[in-house]
Amino acid sequence: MDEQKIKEQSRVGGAGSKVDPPRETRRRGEILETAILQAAWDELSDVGYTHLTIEGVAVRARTNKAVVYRRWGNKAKLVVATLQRYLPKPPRDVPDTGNLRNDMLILLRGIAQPLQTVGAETIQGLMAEYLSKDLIASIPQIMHPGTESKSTIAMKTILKQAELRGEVHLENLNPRIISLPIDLLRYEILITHEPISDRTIHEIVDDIFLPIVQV
Amino acid sequence: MDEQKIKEQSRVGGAGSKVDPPRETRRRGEILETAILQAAWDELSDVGYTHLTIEGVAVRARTNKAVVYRRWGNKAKLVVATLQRYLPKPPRDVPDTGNLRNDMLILLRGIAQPLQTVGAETIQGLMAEYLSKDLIASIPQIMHPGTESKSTIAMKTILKQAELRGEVHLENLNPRIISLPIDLLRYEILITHEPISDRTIHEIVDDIFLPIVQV
DNA sequence: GAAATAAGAAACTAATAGTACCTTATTCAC
DNA sequence: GTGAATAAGGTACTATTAGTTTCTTATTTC
Repeated sequence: MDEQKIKEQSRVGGAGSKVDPPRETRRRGEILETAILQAAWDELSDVGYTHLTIEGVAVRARTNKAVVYRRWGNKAKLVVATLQRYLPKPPRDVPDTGNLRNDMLILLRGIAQPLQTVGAETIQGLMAEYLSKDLIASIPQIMHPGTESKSTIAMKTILKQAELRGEVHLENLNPRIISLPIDLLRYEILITHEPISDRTIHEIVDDIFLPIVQV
Repeated sequence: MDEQKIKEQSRVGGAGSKVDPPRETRRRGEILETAILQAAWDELSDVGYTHLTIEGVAVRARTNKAVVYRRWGNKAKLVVATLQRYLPKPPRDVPDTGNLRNDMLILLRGIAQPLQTVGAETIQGLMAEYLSKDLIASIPQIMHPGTESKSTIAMKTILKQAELRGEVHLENLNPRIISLPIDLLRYEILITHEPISDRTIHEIVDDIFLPIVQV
């Protein structure tokens, strides 16, 4: 695979398996940037965060390291930008089925999906490289607690709806309980390295969350 | 600091700030191994997991890379061995104060302490490098769920004691609830990068765990 | 005391990060 | 349209670190 990359690099035309079709014009600005991020996204799914290199991304985007470094100073920043652009967003609208349990299940499935798409390896890689949480916090889908994420707002909305129906009493719910289900999802992703099963989501809702909030 | 290290390396005698006093005899076996692990432990607390290098450890132990590599094939394995030897163990005996809440607080403080000593950076570094959980699972203090850890056993013991006193009913407690407090501690360490406050431990016990188990 | 073992020492390859420099295509201002 | 500014292409370079290899020599073992 290394040999192939080098071949691609030195060759002017000719379509490889992982690269764009031959080009004549010189890309720049937004177009080039998109090509690089696309290449990074592909590379991420091909080789994973650990084995992703700037050089590899550059070659795949049919450009060179210097161009990438001009935009993103290191791997972590490049990957964050890539995730910001390509990671699927959780569903925009908050579930409202008239039943807290259903709403919770739907919400958590929606939150779990992007987390799984990124995968534990990438999250851990980013966390290990970027202890200054700011950067990783800029990816809404895998955001840290502390700030008010869309997910947290959705949780609160669902709970308020449930309160109106008399399903729960909110006055004694502190922030830790609100974020508990999402925290457990994140923990599950980080630790198990396996897809979050629907069974896990059910357990979080039925065995942990509902018993707490339903007084 | 780099210059200093190189000086230490080339110098035959003379005590640096971070190295053993001058030696005459050639160490080997257990003694040398201990010296290397000690050096790795010191290096870990000095420069952190990310910036720890095999070379750095070797120099600090007044030996050389090859000797280290003969024993541990890479950084992760060396650090795991170091933690196995030097990381403080949680208290051996299970609290039994006659009160579930007290027991829980004591137990969780004991579990949190070694986790904090390792620190998020090291745990994340190990997790990022060692996706084959087996290795990290071999450090009891930061062990993953799935296997029956000493902490889990302690939790169960405490709960059984509480059941005998009539404080809780155990029949409807699944494993996820048992491991919940410890999972939350681990999550907290990984995410916040800050020492676990006693307030956090109180919240885990009072706002989350007790409401679930006390029917 | 000889043979086996493992440490000490240093040199070496390979991968990657990140930088520097120069050439050339493209854009933009006039 | 022309010329200056900008940014991409391309390449070579330094520095760091991982991990290996090889040889010498101290120490243990039998």
